[in-house]
Amino acid sequence: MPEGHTLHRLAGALDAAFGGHSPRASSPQGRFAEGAALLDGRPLLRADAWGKHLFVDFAADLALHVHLGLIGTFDVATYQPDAGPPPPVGQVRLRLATERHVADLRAAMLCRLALPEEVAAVLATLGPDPLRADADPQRAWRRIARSHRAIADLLMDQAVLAGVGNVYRAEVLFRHRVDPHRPGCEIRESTWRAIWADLRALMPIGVQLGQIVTMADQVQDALAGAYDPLAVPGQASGVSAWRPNPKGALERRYYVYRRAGEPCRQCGARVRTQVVAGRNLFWCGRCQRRR
DNA sequence: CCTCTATGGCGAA
DNA sequence: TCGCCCTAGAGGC
Repeated sequence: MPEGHTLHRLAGALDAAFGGHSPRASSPQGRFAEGAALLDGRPLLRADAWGKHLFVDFAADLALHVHLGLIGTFDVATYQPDAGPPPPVGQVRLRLATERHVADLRAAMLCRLALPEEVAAVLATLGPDPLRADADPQRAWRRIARSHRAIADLLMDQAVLAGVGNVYRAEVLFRHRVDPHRPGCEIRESTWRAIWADLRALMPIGVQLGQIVTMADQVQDALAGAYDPLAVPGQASGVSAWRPNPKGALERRYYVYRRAGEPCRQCGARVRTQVVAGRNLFWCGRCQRRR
């Protein structure tokens, strides 16, 4: 779930549900009891995402800093006030709740309170985020162009580019026919510009639909509005919009990601895989050469 | 029911 | 390099 699109979608959800309110905060699991006590009843100003980091700004310069890691979840739900809030399920480290909405954080890699200077220190470590309007792709390009590291490594490095993870990395390299092992210094600037523009187009679709979409036909359908992000059965409209699409509503289909050994959809060659820095890389050795 | 894997990244060893 | 966070979905039996 959690590449940059998940965090931006989550920020929008938290904003819609709690922005301008003063939610109760608690730690049913207990591990964040102290932090929850400090947030309890405090006005929540806004939620925002930078790459894979989530920041929820509360009154008096206190921010909640969350990083979901690989298995973390932060569910936001609407409930009927007369029914009462749903009981926490599993290891809920933090619960935010109003009379209408409840958000449960589980299994996050990081959950802490941060002062403005601490937030700034985190942001200073991040490269440009394609999901942020003011992002400067040249900052990433300067690092890529002078690096001998493989482009597949560089795209995953949050200090180079913030928000891209293992799926977008593999898929965007395939979409541009770039050999993932090619050193950054051998990537043409025009290729980088095309990759950046592509991420700028693809990632907002992920935010809107709560699902990574990279295949041309699905991208086209998504841009045409064929998939309604509000069409979630059993959920009220409005702030429920961030919830993932129901299973099967949008087929999960990729060019190369997790398709090791299967035929390339473009040329039929076997999709290859290799563990690089502890992560599984996928690519087509025939389609993705040179460049 | 069970086991396995994962869209991340930190800190200990 | 490994454990961890301890979720969530897929697949086997």
